[in-house]
Amino acid sequence: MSWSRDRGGRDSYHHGNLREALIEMALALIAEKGPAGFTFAEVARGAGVSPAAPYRHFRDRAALLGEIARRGFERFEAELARGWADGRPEPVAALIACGRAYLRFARAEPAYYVTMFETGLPLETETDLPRAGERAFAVLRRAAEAVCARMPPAGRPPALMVALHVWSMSHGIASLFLGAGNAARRLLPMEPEDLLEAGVLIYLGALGVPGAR
Amino acid sequence: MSWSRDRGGRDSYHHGNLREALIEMALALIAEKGPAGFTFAEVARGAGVSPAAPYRHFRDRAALLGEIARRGFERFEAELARGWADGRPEPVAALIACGRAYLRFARAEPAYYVTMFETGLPLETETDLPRAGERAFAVLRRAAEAVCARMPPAGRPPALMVALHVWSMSHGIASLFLGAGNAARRLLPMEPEDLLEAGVLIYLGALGVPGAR
DNA sequence: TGTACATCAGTGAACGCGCGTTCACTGATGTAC
DNA sequence: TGTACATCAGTGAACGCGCGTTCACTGATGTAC
Repeated sequence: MSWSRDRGGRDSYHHGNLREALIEMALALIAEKGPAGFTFAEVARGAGVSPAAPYRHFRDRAALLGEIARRGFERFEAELARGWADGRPEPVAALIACGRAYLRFARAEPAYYVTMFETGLPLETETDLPRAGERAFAVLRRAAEAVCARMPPAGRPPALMVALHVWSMSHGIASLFLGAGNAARRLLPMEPEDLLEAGVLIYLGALGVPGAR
Repeated sequence: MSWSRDRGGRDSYHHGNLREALIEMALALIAEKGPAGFTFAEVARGAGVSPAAPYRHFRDRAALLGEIARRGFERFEAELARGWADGRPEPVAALIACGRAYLRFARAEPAYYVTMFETGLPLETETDLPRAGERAFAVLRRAAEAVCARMPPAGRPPALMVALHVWSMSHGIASLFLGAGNAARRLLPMEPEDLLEAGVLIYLGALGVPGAR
C-alpha cells in the first residue's frame, strides 16, 4: 500500500476532493455564524488541511463565497422548477407550489440563502453569478407568463410585473420570518408558507385568474 | 482659556460627544463596507480617539451595533408614521404612502436598514431592540386595520394578515432591488416605489376596498 | 467668588492572538515509453 | 508490465499586521463649601 490511513482521517497525502470539502466546511460555518462568520484559515483547519492549501483552489475568500452563491442559485433554480413542475397540474396551484419551494429552500438551506442574498459585494467575480441568479428568476417568470395567459385578455397585466410581485413577497416573507440575522423577526400566527399562499391567492384573485378562489 | 484647539480637531481633552461620534462613524463605515465592515478599533480611529476610548461607551462591538439597530427602528417607525399620516387624506392612499416611506427609508438610510435587517445575531442584548421593531410594525398594523375597516364586512380578512402581506412585499422589494449586498439584484423596468404601489393596489382591489381601483 | 476634591472621559502602551499570504519544499499521481 | 519523469496538491514554517482588550495613568469638569 502506498498510502497511510493516519493522516488526520484522510486516505493519503492528497486530500482527494479538497475543493468540495472546503465548500462544505464554509457552508457549515456560515450556517453557524452568518455569512461573515468564517475565515479562510478556519475553513482550512476544518477540512484538516494546512492554511496554505485552500489557495490551490480559490484565489481568496471572496472567490469561495462567490462559488457558494453560484451553486446556491443553481440549486435554488432546480427547487423552484421542481415546485413549478411545468405548470402541472394547473398553473395557479403550480405557482403557489413554486412559492412554497422558495420558502422551503430558505428554510432548508439557510447558509446558501444568506450567501446568495445578504453577502457583501462579490458580483464582479469572474464566475457567472449574475447569470445564475437570472436563471432562477426566469423560472418564476415563466410561471407568471403561464398564469397570465389564463387571464381575461382585457386588462391582463405584464407577466414580468406579476413575477416581480410574487418574487418580492416570497423573498420578503423568507427574509422576515425565516432569516436568522433579522432583528425584526416576529412570531407569526400562521406558517410562513400559508401566509405566502394566502397573499398570492388574493393577489391573483384580483386579476381574475381562474383557479384563484 | 482652559482648552487647546489642537488636539486632533477636538476642543479639549474630553471629546464632548464621543458616543454620538462613534455611532456616526460606525454608520459611515457600514454604508461603505457592509454590516461586517467595521471594527471597534477602526471606529475609534475614525473618531480621532484612542482604541480604548469606545469602551467607556459600549461594552463591545455588538452593543454598538445593537444601539444602531434600535435607533434605526425608531427612525423607521417615525418615517412610516409620517407616510401613514393617520390615514389622511384617505386610508388606501395613506397605506400606499406608508409603503413608499418604507422604500424611501431603505434607500436613504442603507446603513441603518442593513443593520436592522441583516445583522448577525444581537437580539438578546439588553437594549429593547425587539420592542423597537415591534413599534415600527405596529404602524403598519394600525394602517391595515383602518383599511380593513372600510371593507365590506362579509369576508373581511384579518388586519394582521394584511399588514404582514404589505410588510413582506415592501421588505422584499427593498431587499431585492435597493439592497447593496445582493447578488440577485436586477434591473427593474420600473421604479421600486411604483412596483410596490401596483402590487398593493392589486392586492387591496381583490379585497373589495373602496379606493383601490 | 474662590478653592479643594471627587468624578470621569480619554490616553497610550502593552499583550496575546489569529489572520492572510508567501515560500521553498515534498509526497503522490499519472503518463510516456 | 515496469521505470523515469513531469505535474501538481498539500506542507509547515514564517512574516507582518491589525484587532480586541487591559491597565495604570492623567487631564478636564463639576460641585461642595
